[in-house]
Amino acid sequence: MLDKTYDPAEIEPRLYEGWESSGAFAADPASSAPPFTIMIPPPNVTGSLHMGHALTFTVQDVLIRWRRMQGRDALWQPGTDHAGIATQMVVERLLAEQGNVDRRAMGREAFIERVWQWKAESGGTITRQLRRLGASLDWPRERFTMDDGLSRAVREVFVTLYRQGLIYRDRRLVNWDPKLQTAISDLEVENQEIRGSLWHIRYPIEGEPDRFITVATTRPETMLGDTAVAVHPEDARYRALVGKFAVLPLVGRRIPIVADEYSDPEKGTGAVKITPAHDFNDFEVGRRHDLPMPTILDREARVSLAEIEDALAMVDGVADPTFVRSLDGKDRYVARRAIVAKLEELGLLEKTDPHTLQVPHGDRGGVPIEPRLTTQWYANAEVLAKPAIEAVETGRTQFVPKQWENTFFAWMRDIQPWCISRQLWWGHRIPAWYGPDGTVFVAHSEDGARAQAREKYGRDEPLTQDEDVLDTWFSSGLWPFSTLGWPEKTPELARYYPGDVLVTGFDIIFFWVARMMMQGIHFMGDVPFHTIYIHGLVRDERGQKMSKSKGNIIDPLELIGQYGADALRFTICALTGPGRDVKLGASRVQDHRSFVTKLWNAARFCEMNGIAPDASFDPSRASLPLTRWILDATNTAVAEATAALEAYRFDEFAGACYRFTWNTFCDWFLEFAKPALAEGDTAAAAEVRATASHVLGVLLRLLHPAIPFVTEELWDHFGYGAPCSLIRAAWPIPAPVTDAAAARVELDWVVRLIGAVRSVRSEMNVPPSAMVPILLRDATPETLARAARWSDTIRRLARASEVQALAGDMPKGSAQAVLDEATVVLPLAGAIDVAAEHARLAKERDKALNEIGKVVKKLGNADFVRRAPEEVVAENRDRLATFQAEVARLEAALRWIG
RNA sequence: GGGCGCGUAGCUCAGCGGGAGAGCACUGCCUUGACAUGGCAGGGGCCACAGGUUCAAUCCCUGUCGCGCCCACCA
Repeated sequence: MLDKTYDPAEIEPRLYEGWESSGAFAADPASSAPPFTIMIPPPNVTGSLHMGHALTFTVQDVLIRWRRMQGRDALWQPGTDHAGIATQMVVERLLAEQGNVDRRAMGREAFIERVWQWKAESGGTITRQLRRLGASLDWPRERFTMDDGLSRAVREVFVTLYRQGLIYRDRRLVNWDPKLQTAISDLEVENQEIRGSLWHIRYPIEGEPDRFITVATTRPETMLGDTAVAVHPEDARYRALVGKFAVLPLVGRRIPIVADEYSDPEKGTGAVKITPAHDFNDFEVGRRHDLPMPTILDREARVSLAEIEDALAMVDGVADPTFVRSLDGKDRYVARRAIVAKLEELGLLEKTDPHTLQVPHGDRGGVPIEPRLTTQWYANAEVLAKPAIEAVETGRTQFVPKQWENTFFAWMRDIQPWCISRQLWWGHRIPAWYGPDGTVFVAHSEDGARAQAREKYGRDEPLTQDEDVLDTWFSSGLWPFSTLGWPEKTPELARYYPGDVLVTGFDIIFFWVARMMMQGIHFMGDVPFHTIYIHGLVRDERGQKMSKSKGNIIDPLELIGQYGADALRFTICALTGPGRDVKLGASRVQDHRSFVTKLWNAARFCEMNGIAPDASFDPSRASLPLTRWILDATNTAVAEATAALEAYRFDEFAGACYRFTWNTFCDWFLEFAKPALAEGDTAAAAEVRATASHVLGVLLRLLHPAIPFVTEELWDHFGYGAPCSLIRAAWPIPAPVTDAAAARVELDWVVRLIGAVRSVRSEMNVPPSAMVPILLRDATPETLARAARWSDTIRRLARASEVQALAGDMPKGSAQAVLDEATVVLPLAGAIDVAAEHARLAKERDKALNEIGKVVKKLGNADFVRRAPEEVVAENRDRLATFQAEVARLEAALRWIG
């Protein structure tokens, strides 16, 4: 016997173990079934499961379980990402906490060794947690972006792109994170609004005492690196100054006043200081005017004078070399305060206005980034992006929902060179070696590089490998094929690439999706997946983004512990509509847990009534209206649920299953079935029993992708198949039902009759204990026959003493309800409140009259009758007739009651 | 500055050209042998606002307001 309550804590881990150990998650490259592939977005190896993971992995698991049940050879490829910066930070923090020396003191090799050790000890957290969620990943295929095979793929890609001229070195400004001391990509920069100041600084004009050009800046400290002042060529205020020189205060550098369209007369003073090595725009201006580009901040954003030494006191007057030298080694903000104070002292600070500005911050380190002039490795993203754009334009890869295409296009069409080198230790070391003269040798291995060097130099020369590692996204961009063994030609690669669906959040469309598209097409000659399903973000119950600082983080594992994984998964499905964020709190999960409970109890009821799987049952041979009706409704539910999954409508999938299970199967079918089930051994009882069993089996299969645990437990318990076999059971398909339409009409009438009677009773405050006769007035013989057929059921569910035609006069004190052609009369033996009954009937009548008014108006409109489609007009005529008949009967009822 | 999304019942949302829906919450009744994590019944909505298209608009178009997000180098 099933326990009275469902206990997920006991059942879930046991079933997961059963599935996993029996190989139920395994793809089969030798299979003849068509493959269905989802590549997991590899979570950071440092990660632990958060609600965002729970959402994305539930969606993926629903899809993979569904397709697996449909007979596809399903591969859900597992793995984790080495996550360069994040992991390095985690281990560095750990070293600090344990009082160890920092990584620089440790040395590169020892540090990396330590990270691997950390991974071995703690890197499995997320994969354990995925199991708790029920994720049916093909675990033996688990990969790591830094394992040998994937590292080989990375080198292969790097070398190939380099040889194709699509990877190159360049010296230009990058976003430099002074905390992490590495370059980061544009995407890793987050602008934060800061309330700062706009300082107006006077730059004296050379040789013209007491004449100044005033520049406005939000970053006065960078003036140390100024090498020009730019004004707009059309700006009349400054035209006379173009070609002259200003003297950079404090430093004493002689800097030209140049005309450049970049300068905006509307902004600031119209004259802008140009610091080519510390501002992206200024860099361009510097290039156009061939300006010096001295760097004045070091790797940690401290003032560094090395590159402006020669300019110090180039011109006398406002120079103060002593002061400037005192800034050497000072933090950028310390230097800022000192410089502002000094300028004020010198009378060169014209004014200071409050000013809000966007300050770029590194998304990992969290400190303001600095543009920094360095040599880095770049990938020519523009070339790689073109075929990826085309693939989406032509629909070879489609976004769901479609609107995300716009986001993708906007970024891809204006893509910038991708800086792929990082000044970190943890990651794929760039396979480039330098000779003594600085020549670069790019090769798969040091031996390869050495061979190249030998060829060039004619002898062995010492080579040093590039110190940098690759951007993490460089390797995760290869994920759809590197995990399948590329560059080897494996059976897996041939079979599972391209994959089917990528499921992810919009926040990594640029980071990851775009890169997989670019690299997948370039190296595999085909898109990595045909569909990109983009889901929303998980927010808290009030719609706030979850964050540590707000303290509104919800832990999915806690929810699983409390309500079970099924409850969480079903909640996620029900709330995941297209293009919507998911607002989720414990109470939502609690609500949906009751669905799991309901299913459990329905199954318990079935068990108590001897319902057991019957393989010989053939739905097409069902003979009773009741069984035909529920089988027909089951078909509808199957069709709805399947269509919803095909359309990635997880909310509709959950809704269709929910409504069918609760409102149709439990509320009506099982209630209708009770007498037959109690009956024992008649043929009818046997058919009802077999049908109930069949429908329950369909339900379990239908619900399995969303709530795999409870469904598998019930499946196994009833013996629909071998233990842990539901996961591989066939997805239901609609099966023909004889005379379904007639059964629908019949049962629909019964349902409506019971509903009408219940409604009247409730409104008339008839106690449930009172058994009231149901009398049908003006009913056709057909209706009366139907009433007789369902008499037992109606009496039980409407708490009636009898159901029959009204013979003779209507008893005094009757309540009435209109049902199709008949009027349902409930003789309440004077127990009814006449005024209340009158009011109730009048309300019903007014509702109908209101509808009549609307329809009459519509039909009275000649244009409507002429121009609307015929069936719409006909439908409205039908409705009019129906409402009119209803009003007539309600009027009669009202007359009778007085 | 550009772009996207959203404003429908108290809350969370579905519907998106012809009858305003669900879940939760709320109210009343019910411990009826699956389930009180339940059953039955009920109340509750100028579908943000203003124009337009249409025989017909919650739904399509335009604009306004409000909320959220993304992108952008602005001094």
